[in-house]
Amino acid sequence: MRTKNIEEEEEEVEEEEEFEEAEEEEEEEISIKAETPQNTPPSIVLTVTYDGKVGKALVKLYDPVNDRVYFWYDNTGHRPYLLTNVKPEELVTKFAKVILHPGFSHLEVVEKYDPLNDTKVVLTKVVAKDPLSIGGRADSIRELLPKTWESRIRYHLCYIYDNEIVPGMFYKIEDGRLVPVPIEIPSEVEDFVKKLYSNDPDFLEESRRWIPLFQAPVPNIKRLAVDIEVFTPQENRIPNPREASYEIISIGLAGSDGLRKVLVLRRPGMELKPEDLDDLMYDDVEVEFFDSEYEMLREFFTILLQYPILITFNGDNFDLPYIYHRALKLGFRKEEIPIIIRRNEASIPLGIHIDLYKFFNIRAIEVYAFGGKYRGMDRTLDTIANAIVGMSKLSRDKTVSHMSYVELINYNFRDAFLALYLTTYDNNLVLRLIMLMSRISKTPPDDLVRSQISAWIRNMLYYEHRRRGWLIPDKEDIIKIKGDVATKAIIKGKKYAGAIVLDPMPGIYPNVFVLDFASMYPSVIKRWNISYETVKCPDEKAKNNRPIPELPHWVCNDRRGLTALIVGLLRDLRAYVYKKLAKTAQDPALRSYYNVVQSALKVFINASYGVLGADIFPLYCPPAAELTTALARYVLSRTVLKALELGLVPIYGDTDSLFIWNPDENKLKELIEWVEKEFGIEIELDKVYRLVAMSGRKKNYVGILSDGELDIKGLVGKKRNTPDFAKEAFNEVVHLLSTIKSLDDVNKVIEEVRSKVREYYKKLQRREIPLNKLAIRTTLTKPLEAYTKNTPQHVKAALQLKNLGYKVEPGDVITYVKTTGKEGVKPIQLARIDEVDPNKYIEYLRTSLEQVLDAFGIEFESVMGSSIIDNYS
DNA sequence: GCGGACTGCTTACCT
DNA sequence: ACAGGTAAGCAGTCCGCG
Repeated sequence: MRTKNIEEEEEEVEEEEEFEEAEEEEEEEISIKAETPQNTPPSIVLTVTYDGKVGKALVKLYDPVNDRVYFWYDNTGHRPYLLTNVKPEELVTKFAKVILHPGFSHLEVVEKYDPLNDTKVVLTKVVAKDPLSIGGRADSIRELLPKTWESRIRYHLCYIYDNEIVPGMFYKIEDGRLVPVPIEIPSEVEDFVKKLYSNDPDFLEESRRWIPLFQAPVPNIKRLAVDIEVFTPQENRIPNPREASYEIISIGLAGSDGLRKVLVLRRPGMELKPEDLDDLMYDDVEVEFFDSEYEMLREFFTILLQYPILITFNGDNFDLPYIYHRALKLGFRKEEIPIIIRRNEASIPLGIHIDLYKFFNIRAIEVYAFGGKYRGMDRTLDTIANAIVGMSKLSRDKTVSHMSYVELINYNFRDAFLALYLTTYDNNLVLRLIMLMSRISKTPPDDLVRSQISAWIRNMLYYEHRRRGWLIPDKEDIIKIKGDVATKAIIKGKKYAGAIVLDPMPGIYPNVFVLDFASMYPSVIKRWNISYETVKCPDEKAKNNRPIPELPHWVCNDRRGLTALIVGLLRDLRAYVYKKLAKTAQDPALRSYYNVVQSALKVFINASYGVLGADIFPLYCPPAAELTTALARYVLSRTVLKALELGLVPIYGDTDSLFIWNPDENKLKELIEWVEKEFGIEIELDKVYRLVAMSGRKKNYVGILSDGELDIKGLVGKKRNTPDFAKEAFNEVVHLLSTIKSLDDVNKVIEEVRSKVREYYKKLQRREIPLNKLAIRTTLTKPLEAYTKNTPQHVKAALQLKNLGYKVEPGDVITYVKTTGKEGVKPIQLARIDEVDPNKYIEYLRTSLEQVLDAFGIEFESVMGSSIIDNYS
């Protein structure tokens, strides 16, 4: 009998192995091909892949002017390889298995710069005939050698790095060669950068390579959004796409070229009267009926082949595998189906497939590109479209199987349209964002939408290593050489100390100025030259160069840190060039484009520090991350001291912000200038609050901006899992308190608050508040059986649901109420209003209101007191 | 056997 | 599946107490 712990450990190991496997090259076998001309007009690189049949890297290009896809196959003889420190002669004698490997091609000797050890190294390059001979199989060459470098890089990415191909940029085929198309740089940009970096040739040179990526336009690439509806005999059962047992009853198609079409399967017993068509929601949608599903799919394949980009919502795991397997069942041969199915993704032979479900699930996209607009919601097309473009799916009261033709057509087309619209709204914002991020990260768009930010930044930096002839270090070597961290995190289980949060004084403060260190961590990284190779570098001389005495880490100043250079450059270009151009460019269309550029840059800048401290990141370097946060703490605390010295009154600060109460504006200016001079990083006035109510708790305040807008931070009344009634009470009280204009109002307003609270109290006691307003909504983050340490309330409720046959999975939001019963909770589906425990909800009322009342120095009890007496009198 | 003090787990938030 | 810091609620444990 095995113990739980061993099982858990084994599970973890299995997960890691899966992750590794996913990194391996999956060879694409392409049977439907585009033309391969010797010369083409400027075309955009859609993706780079490895064509297993041809045995070569393949670049897929799209020519937006002539609406054509071109294939360019490698003709430089580039092959997959790895690097090893085993000498060629030793390979022959001691590692003959490598030479005898069926995939072995030849050996080369290469010289590289090893940034970790700051030395030149001579290594053996083992070249293979195909990617799987390098790695990915149990007997790959990688497994035969004691030590290898760069052997885990997927071949198509390796090809991109070596040939300096930037996905999403313009290239043309010229006499069979793939050449970049020069991009014109506006003189205002050129001049500005020249001035900015007049004393910094490294940055100036690097900026020249990057600016074209941002100046090249993103064309409105033709694309087709697809959504299918499948007959389902049972309600609430999603058909299995591998089995594809049921008919595809319709296919919704929406193209950026104006195509609006639904293919519909005629089914027995279903009639369509001509007048029914009057109920079509969209009169310009073309409807085509088919007697055979086979013919319908054939028509679909014909249309699909006319588009370089396919857009779906969850097409990787549902629509495309379903269509594929259904087509096989109906008698199509593999080569006739223009869909390629892999383990976790689906692609198309001529172009690329973008699964928006995957894209919107990328954390960095959710947080930095969309400002958390759909945070904490479920990730359906309906919620995401609603949150981002304010459009919903059509509501339905029956399954698609029970819909009339017209209902089906309306429903199906809307879904396809929504998927397309998510890429076209706001001047193709999402398409532009994807393409720009592909350029920055050197990640093909189809990879980009399926990977997290750590993979993007990895690709970005690997590319820079190769371009410079640097050896890409082995992750274990970085950890071995850089050693341990020197600080302790406050939070148990974290690796090193992070940000500093100042203790706020409770109270009401009029006229509060909020200063903000603009992208604090990236600025610190640039200013102190932080990079995995510069922090704790091997150079003895550098050991005296410790940026802060409290930390033993030193930094090399002789050579420019790669991370410092790239992150610093991206930060500068965003702050000084593209944020400005987004406001000042003459042409509104250009302003909108520059705004996407600055958003794309923001995603990378904001995540650049985080990856340094993330152990899944291949250039993971804890001391570098630790030094970054330590310097940020140092900068903020020194700034507080200086503010006090100047007679300013800092009342709060968190990580990179400083709240100053009613400052003398000259002193404030002096502080800002001091910071820039002292640290060489910028601090700016972020906002001015007419009034701030500090509850006395950290990360917890209400501010009123000059336009009257409320900034509510961290308060319980705002949290997603707070019952609606408590949120309402909170909002009403905040609103009442915000009407206080002068001291004279205070008593009157407090009296209003008192009666408001009393009203809620009575309603709770009389059970007049409906169940849905009492419901607590908590996310289940793990499978039920993984809650081994204790059983939180939402898990108790989820268990009750499970016992009744409901399916409960991680990510589900459990909605429950607190009851007087034994368990103390009931899922809302099972609860009655008379079972709820009013006392528990009075506690909710208390906490959510206390946080705001504290700021006004009002005791919750003093507000409640009379109401309790009322109740019993 | 019960309640208060305490610790640890869990979730949602802030920067 | 980019980081650490904070608030809050609850589960579970320990300890004292005739």
